[in-house]
Amino acid sequence: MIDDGTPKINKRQQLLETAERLFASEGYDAVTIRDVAKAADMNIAMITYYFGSKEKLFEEIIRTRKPDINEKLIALRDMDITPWEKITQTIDIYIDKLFGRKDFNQVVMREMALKQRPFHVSLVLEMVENNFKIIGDFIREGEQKGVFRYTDVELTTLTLIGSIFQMVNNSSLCGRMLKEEPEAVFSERNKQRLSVHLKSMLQSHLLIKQL
Amino acid sequence: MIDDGTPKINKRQQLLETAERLFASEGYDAVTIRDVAKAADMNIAMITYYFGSKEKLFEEIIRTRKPDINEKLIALRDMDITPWEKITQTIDIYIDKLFGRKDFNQVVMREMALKQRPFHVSLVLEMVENNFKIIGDFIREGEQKGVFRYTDVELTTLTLIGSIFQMVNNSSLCGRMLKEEPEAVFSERNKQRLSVHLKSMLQSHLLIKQL
DNA sequence: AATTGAGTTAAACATTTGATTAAATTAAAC
DNA sequence: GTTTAATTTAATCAAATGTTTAACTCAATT
Repeated sequence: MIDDGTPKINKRQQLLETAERLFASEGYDAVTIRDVAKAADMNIAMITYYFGSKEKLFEEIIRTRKPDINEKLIALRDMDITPWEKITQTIDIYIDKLFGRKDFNQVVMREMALKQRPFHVSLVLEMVENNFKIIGDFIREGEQKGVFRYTDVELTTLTLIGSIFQMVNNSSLCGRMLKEEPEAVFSERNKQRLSVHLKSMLQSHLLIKQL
Repeated sequence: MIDDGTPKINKRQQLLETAERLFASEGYDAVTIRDVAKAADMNIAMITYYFGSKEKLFEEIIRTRKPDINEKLIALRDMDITPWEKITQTIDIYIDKLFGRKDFNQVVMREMALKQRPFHVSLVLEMVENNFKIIGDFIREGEQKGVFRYTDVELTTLTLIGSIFQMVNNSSLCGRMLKEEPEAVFSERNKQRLSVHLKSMLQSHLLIKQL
């Protein structure tokens, strides 16, 4: 047996990772199972063998890679901290989760934008919608406690998440804007920079100045 | 000759519009030229006849539909108005152009996010990047004139445009957030609502209060 | 009336695609 | 060591896809 450095422990896992990466960079429809197999240095039939079909491979990627933002937000909701602290932590949770699984999120965001979505993508869409509702509740809590200005809650949420989505999803455009290599967009430095920016902006937008 | 209400003046134009709509809702790769031909009630060969290929049809959509945001921004740059007025007008220009050509922009945004882009998509990407630079200059002008706070210029631009992109690109998610039908997302009322929100948020973020 | 040429059609072509098969190889169990 | 099951391979299949072809229509021109 030839040991070429890449232990063959888990060909299934290799396929998942390769497919995720290719789907992210070229789009689900543009990637053939032959592309995936070739990039993973395996036979095409391995995909059918492990997953059944291309579609089920995609489904498996979503099932296993879906970030657990929802649980984090629910935990946050029940914590005894100020509404503003909930917002800042929400920002960090989103940045961390979306940057941490950037390939996956690029794939899902692209598929979410399509009209007729496969069932499993609809599930993610529902989760995202649910998360947005929770964030909206954070803002409303601040309004009711008299520490937040009254704003357009839904659109404030949209702006908050949309900025992060945009940076993850269109990294080549952002890379050019930030004068960095496309891959450097996802550096710790830029995660920090985005976090600081969003907190600063939402602070001016939401927080009522203490006189 | 049968006059069925749809004058056959311009089958070429019909193909362009049908293709744009289908590409927007299902994605370029997922749409076959048979789909386009069928939806436009024509023969497949008409696509080759008028455009040469599926790729060139796509190219033609971009060439003819590309919104002229760039010219508007350059005109704005040379106007004798305050930096804040430039920002508010920029917001309205973007909302108007992106909402006005939503199908087109959904297509282009999706293709822009891919790694290896066809040449004509790269051109759009460059135009977008150039527009972002101009908006950044508006903000810097405000900083230098002492009317804007010092902020993260690039990320402020990203947030501004990212919010609009997000609303156009993920209209089904936004529709559910705003409790409207997906198509109603693009109503005049919501354009207005987004405009008000962005101006309000950027005002708190950028403008130094007059004492 | 005959000719021309753009517009249009149905049929076919060569590839590509997702999926399958049956054999071969490897690993595990006994 | 033999048997058994899991993994991997090469070859093949039917359907789908972008493109081409050759014939046909029909209005405008001569």
